[in-house]
Amino acid sequence: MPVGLNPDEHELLARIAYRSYVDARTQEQIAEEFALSRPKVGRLLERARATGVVDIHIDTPRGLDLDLEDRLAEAFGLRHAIVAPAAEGAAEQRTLVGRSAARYLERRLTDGVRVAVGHGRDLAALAGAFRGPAATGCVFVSAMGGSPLVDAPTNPNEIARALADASDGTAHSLYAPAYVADGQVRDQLRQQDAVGRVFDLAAEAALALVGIGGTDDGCTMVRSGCLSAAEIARLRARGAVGDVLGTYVDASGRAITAPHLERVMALSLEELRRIPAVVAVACGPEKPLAILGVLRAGIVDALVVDEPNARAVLELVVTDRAEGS
Amino acid sequence: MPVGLNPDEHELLARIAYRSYVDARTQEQIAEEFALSRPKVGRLLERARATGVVDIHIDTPRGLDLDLEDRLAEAFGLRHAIVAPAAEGAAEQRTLVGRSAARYLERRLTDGVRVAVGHGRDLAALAGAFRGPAATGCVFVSAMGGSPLVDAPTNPNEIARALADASDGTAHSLYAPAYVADGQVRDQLRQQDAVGRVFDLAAEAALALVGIGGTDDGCTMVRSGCLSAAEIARLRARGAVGDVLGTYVDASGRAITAPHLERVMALSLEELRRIPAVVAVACGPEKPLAILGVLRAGIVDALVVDEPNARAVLELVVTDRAEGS
DNA sequence: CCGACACCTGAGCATCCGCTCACCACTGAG
DNA sequence: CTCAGTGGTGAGCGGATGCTCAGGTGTCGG
Repeated sequence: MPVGLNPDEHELLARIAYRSYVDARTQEQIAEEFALSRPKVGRLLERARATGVVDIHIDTPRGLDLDLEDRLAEAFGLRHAIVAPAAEGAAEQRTLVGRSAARYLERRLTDGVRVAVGHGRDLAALAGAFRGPAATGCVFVSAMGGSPLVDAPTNPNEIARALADASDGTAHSLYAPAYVADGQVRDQLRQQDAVGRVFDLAAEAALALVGIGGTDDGCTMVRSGCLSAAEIARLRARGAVGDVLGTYVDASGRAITAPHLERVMALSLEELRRIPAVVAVACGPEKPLAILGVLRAGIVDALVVDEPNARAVLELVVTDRAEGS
Repeated sequence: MPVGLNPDEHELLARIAYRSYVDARTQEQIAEEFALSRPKVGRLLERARATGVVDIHIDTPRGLDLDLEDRLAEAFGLRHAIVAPAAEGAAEQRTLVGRSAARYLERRLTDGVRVAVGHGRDLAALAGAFRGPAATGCVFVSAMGGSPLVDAPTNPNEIARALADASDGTAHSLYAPAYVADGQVRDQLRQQDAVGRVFDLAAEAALALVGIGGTDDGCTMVRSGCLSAAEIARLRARGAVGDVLGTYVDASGRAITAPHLERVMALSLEELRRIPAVVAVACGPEKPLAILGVLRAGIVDALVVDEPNARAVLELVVTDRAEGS
């Protein structure tokens, strides 16, 4: 199997590797046995690994592609990238992503951490799969208003509540709609003590948990009635590819300011950027561009996605680069 | 593949193993990434190895069985056991054993080491495959007399000469026959300066190189005319299974003293025992019992054999033990 | 034949790793 | 409910490992 190695060398490498890996001898002992210097044994072992005489195989659970995760993390400077295995149906896919995200969040939480919580079906899936982590006393705060038009479990309040219940923590609900008529109403609302205080709590969270929304007509923002089909179309026309907490970005990660932005009742991109760690969750076939845009906005610290999206996003980066920036 | 492991645990082990083995991260870095303590990561890695999540495979050259070598070394308390791959014909087998022995000796020699040299076709094969080792100034001394009846290359003098030439060392020949008429002649010869000095040199060697002879009618001692067919038959009747430098042993490793012993012009078993390291080489289908006996004599430090002999000898130990000793 | 270059080698050192040992949470029996 | 037993956890330490660097050796071109 190993090429470019003469038989004697191959044999020596195999012998030394055997002592090291099978018999668990120290390099010093091996050096003694083969009448070599200790560093020499170290180099031979390194060489055995490099030439494939020693083959280390990791039995990865079915569907888990760690290399893909690394490339994703590398491409966007993420601290963590979690890729959930591909699944057949949309619902199954969301379940898998939710589960992966839940496991990740459980590992990541430490005692008393405050978490700002966004909305969407992907976060709802996370909450559904969330089991008690080792950490206790975590505080989950809505980072966005709610909407009565969609399934309750996808609203931030419900998600925060579910997370708090599962982890023996506390939840802070935001009693405000996600979208209001105009900027003036929003500002008034935010001045309300019950609303403003929750926003302040969210803005100072140590961790934010957000979904990544698309700009198709079936996206959460439209389904929840925050935006009309005409409004989302206008956003698309302005280059919007996706949103985080109601703030839309274009494919290069720049926020689209006009004119809906002031009506959103949620943490802004700038507030999000000040939160030390932002965990984004996304899945679904309509999301690649949205994920690309949000990742390029540079606010995301960790990403949980399904495998098709992961591949698609990396593909987009490559084609983008090929076209020149 | 790994059993008794729940999926989440499997995934975690795979992730950690990937970081450790593929990305070559330190346990500290991994601990940081997964929010675990450093020792915990170490234990998980150990667990990953134990459960087979991490599978380390060593690509051994075809025919090399390192486990067999270990069992052989273990069974007889050898410092080294080298097993050459099995081959079809007797000549091919001897070539392979000779090559393995040569490589081994090359590694083992250090500058200026004095080596006592025996006789036989196996050692001749070693000499034929011997290339210059790193060591220089080695001294090769015949530890046994010669015989004009067999191929010259199997005599100690020739072997010592070949080894010396190939390694830029010196050879000391023993100008005496391997077998003489009776003990009196032997003693007289050993008192000759030219003979006695070489014996003394050999007896104080740091390393001895010997073949293991059988007790069949075609063994080297008979072929070389040292013993007649009748004599070897008498030795067999006394329990002899093999010889080292003309000294025969039985299956439990005891030397057969009567009556040929005093006629041998070679280092005795006791002299051999005083040499710090004795390397024995053996091959051929008639040898298993001979090897067993010689190994049990407790003089051998390192053994080079063909694979069939290695297996046969281990088999003999097992059956012996089963029958009770 | 000689000099320059590259490669390999082994010493020394900072870091990393595995082991031991208290300590703690959980469990099951009294 | 209490308490001994058990399994797991992280601190601390000594040995093991990987890295850097100076020195030496082989090789190739001049």
